[in-house]
Amino acid sequence: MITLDPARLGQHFDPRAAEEKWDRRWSEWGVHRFDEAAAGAAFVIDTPPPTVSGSLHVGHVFSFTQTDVLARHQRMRGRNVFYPMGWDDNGLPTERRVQNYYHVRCEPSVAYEPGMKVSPAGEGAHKTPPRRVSRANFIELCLALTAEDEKAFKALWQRLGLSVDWRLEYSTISDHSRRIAQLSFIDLFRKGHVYQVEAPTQWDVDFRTAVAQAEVEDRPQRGAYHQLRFGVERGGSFVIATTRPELLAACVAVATHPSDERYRALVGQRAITPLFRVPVPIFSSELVDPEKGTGILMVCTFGDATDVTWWREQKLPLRQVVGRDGRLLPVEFGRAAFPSLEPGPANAFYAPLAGRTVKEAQKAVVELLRDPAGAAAGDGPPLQGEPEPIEHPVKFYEKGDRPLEFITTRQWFVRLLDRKPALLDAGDRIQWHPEFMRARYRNWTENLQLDWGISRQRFFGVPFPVWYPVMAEGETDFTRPIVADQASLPVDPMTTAPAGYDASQRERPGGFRAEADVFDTWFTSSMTPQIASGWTLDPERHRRLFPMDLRPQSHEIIRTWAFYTIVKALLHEGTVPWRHVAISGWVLDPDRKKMSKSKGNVITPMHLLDEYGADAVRYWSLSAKLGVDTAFDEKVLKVGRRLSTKLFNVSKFVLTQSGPDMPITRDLDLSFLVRLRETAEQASAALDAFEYASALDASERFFWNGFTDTYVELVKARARSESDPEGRGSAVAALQLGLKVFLRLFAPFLPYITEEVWSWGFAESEGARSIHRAAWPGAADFAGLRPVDGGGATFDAAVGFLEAVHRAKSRAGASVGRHLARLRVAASPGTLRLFEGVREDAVSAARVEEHVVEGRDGLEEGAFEVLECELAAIRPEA
RNA sequence: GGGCGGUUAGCUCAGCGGUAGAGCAUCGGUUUUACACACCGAGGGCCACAGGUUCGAAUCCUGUACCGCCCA
Repeated sequence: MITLDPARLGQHFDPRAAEEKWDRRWSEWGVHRFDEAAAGAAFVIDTPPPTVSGSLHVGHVFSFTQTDVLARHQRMRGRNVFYPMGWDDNGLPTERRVQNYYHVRCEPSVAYEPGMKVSPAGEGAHKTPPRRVSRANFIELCLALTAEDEKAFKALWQRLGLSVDWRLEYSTISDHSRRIAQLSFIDLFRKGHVYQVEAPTQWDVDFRTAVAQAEVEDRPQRGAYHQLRFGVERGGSFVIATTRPELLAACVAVATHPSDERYRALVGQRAITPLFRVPVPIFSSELVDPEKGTGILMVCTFGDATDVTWWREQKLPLRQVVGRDGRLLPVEFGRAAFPSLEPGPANAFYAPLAGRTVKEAQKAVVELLRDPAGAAAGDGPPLQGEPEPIEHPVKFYEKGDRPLEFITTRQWFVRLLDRKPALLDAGDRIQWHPEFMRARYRNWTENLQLDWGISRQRFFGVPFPVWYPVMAEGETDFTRPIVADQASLPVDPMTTAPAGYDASQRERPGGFRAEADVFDTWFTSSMTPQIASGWTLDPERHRRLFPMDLRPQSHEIIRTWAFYTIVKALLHEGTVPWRHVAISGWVLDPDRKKMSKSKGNVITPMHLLDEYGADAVRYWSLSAKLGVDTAFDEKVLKVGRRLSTKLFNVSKFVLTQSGPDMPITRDLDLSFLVRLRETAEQASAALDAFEYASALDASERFFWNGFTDTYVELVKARARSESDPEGRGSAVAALQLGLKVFLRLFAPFLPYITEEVWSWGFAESEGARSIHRAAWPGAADFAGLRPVDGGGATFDAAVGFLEAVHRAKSRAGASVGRHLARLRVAASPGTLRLFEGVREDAVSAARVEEHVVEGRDGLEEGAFEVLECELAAIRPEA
């Protein structure tokens, strides 16, 4: 039995001080450490590495806390928990942040400047052109800034009490991660899962890089249908509608629907384009929508994905007019790919377009099309009427600002389209929480249209471990890529020569040329399980940790992070990467809008931690179910703080009681413990199913309704009895057992307050210095207790009696503490029978002097009805 | 257009076949030596709508309407 001196305990709980103290001790004691040597069952978590791009918001706190509660619960269950933390620092978000923060641009042709100093750009700095820095200097800046951002994240995680094993920290740009990513590439290369091809690829003209299907999003944009009159070679004309007249020079064909009577006669003939007078074939295709525009359209290389399909199917020529920078390329009509019936005028029309951006070119070409001289059919201007404004979806890179273009470039791909059945099957072998999130994965996988383009023409990323031979004329031989030796990884082909060559042969005929591209960041982040497990580097450890138990993440990256990670595990080892995926919802602003920097409605977490304490912030995060988007509500933080305070206060009360060491023998105590045991079972079952919110709800509900407001009050008098040592001993023992169970039920949710209270006495008495390594409440806590007649219903009867008396006192306007001189109550005969065993405690807690109970059928079990009561006179204090 | 969620008290959300719940807010009461950062009590809901299944539906089925997300 623990008996504390009340004077030793503080008046209030100070979250700030407790957080600092326990963070330090947990770290000293290694409470959250994974035991690499232990043989027992591990619980392995594949933690999401947050993108360290400077901004922290409550959404981070929300989802990471939801993972932490599962980790803490498993640890208390005796599992050896593997809980690493990574930082996703490589990739475009970081590049963009560095560009803005320092106002620089990477320019690979600039020479490296050792020890370069760059200061953060001030307010007006962005009016001047950005400073050009070398690739190596740019990467140094990226590393320096992410290191700073990672510090801020780590501080937040520690403050929140995430039970991460910080020895397992990693970042996706580290040597280790680069090695794993390059190994992944080499393995896929050897197995024939990757290929490179020169093909039309979705291209962001600002970032000047290819992007994958998963990174593309539709945005509604204003555009206009332009109606252009085309000529027909053998005479006549027709009008096509297009939203992209600036691509007229790239027109390679005209298409119409096979069942469209209007244009049937044209199919098989050749059309003549206006301005440039290029003869192009007219064909029919089911893919044409006869309802759209004029029902006949021009096919360009390339206006959209359908153009790419037609280009392939119809074996059309390539006329690329949009360059990698989004400006129209110089083109000469009458030569090679750009035939024209009248090259002279065609080149004159094109001259003002070359070098213009797509947007500028559109304006310019529309003006040209108003000129009758450009007509292909010789009957007035090619532009028919005025452009008709419309709103239509346009594809953007999700992080980009201008529409994507299809540009023909050489890119590396991972073959996916022929693996759909296996990928769908993998998704079915994983348990999704909540279950309906599985549909997101299925939906995405089923609708996949393209293989995974993995090369990016960027700088701060993991390079391809690849070179190409340089042929006699200085041309690159892409057909014979030279792949790095595994032993040499990580390798930067830009600075290292491949095996069998020396550095002097770089860029020389007969020598080699480095692949300049880096991997899509997802190519690396899809390896987080393998990065953490040490895939190929430590096969034994990898076997222990992989596949992992749990992948927590949010729903908008199912198509990227979850999907690609499943792809990799399947292609590398023919397995799933984890058994469970837990999908957290979003935090919405109080108006249920998504938080975003651009809307300015982002809520940051630090001031909330300062004001309410980490336990309260965690409580808010943990009262939301997995997968459910939740509006931010500060009221919930207050509830969390209240729960912490209550725990502190009731613990003070329980642990300052004293009595003889006695077994728990009284019906009230035993029946309370029955209900508590049921609560613990409910919470355990819920946590096993990752339904932490339901566990918290069950524990909290009984803590409040069954413990602090009821059991504690019912047992108070006996716990201080001078005349009933057995009853007193039983009461104090049950109070302490109850508290000990509640503390552990709350420990994963509220790690600080529970640890604080645990340290007052249980740490010593239970032989577990940290509650977070103590055993989760279970059968052992309740072993050896005598079964009580009626079980929990006996406790309910005591509570029912107390409530009835409270109601009566409240109606009489009396305080709860007011004595009743006389009371007559009714309850069902069953309830009365159970009540006998707790009668004395209940009557004394209710402060009733004389009472009569009557049996009456028809009353609800456990309920009492007050028939008569008489308040006692208020006696002056003795 | 396809898929997936949601719609329950003024607000934020549980419940998902057996008499409508919590917290906050509102109103009234109370200092009972753990806690006034507390406690006691009260009011407040056709569970979006319309059909159906069932002895019984907030809960299952069908449809409709809004809101949101994912994908075309």
